[in-house]
Amino acid sequence: MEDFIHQNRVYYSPVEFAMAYIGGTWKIPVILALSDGPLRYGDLKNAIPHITDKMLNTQLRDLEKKQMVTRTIYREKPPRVEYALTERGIKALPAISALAHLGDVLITQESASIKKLKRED
Amino acid sequence: MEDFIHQNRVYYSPVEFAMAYIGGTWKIPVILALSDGPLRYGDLKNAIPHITDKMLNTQLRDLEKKQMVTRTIYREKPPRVEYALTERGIKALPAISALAHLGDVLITQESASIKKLKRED
DNA sequence: CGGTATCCCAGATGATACTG
DNA sequence: CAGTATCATCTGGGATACCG
Repeated sequence: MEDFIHQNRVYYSPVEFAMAYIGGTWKIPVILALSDGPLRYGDLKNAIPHITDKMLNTQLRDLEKKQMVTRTIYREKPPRVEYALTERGIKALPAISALAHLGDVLITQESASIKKLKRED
Repeated sequence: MEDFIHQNRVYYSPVEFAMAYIGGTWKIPVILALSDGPLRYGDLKNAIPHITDKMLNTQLRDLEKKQMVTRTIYREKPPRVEYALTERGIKALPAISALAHLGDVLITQESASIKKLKRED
């Protein structure tokens, strides 16, 4: 495996490169929330528990730059802003599913030491 | 999706839980290096470019605690320490492959703005 | 050979408040 | 409704040195 540089950052492997696109606490929840179709900012925020405006904005801008998500403004009254997955974003879904499956397996194996929480919405 | 707690940490999704097992810069390179069979510390270090002793140690201890990797001491002359994937570690390989595939796709798409590096070993 | 122990920083994330 | 701005904090990982 060769090292490579993209936008001033060094990567050591394809996995590391993939993680730049879907890594971090919030990118995957955002992508999953959009996997059933476009959503408005407010709906997105409601769909993702715990996320703050700052993190939602940061991640949406970042996902736009990475061409995983599009932002479309509809000039209505009141105006509407919709976010949707790009084809590239859709291509990330299988990897995310594989991670979710692994997570489920691990959760099952560790179930004895996991405590479930009621969410306070 | 319900929140849950494991070893004093809150998780919001199975994906996040999976990332606790294979996330970070070095866990995946370590797991991949062991995917063809057990290796000694020194071989592992040679197999993973750029990794420092500190990070290799930290990650190996962590992977042991998470039961992804076993550490076996052979009392020979000189003594030998071997690391190997557990069954749980092997179960992580498909998710890692999916990420590697996604990374390859993204690298191809971005190839115009990627500069390959010769590695200075 | 196969590790440990400190110290430290940058960047990711959180809290809180404000805006057109 | 759809964001921005500011400040505080937390943590992964690097540098460096030492140990049985």
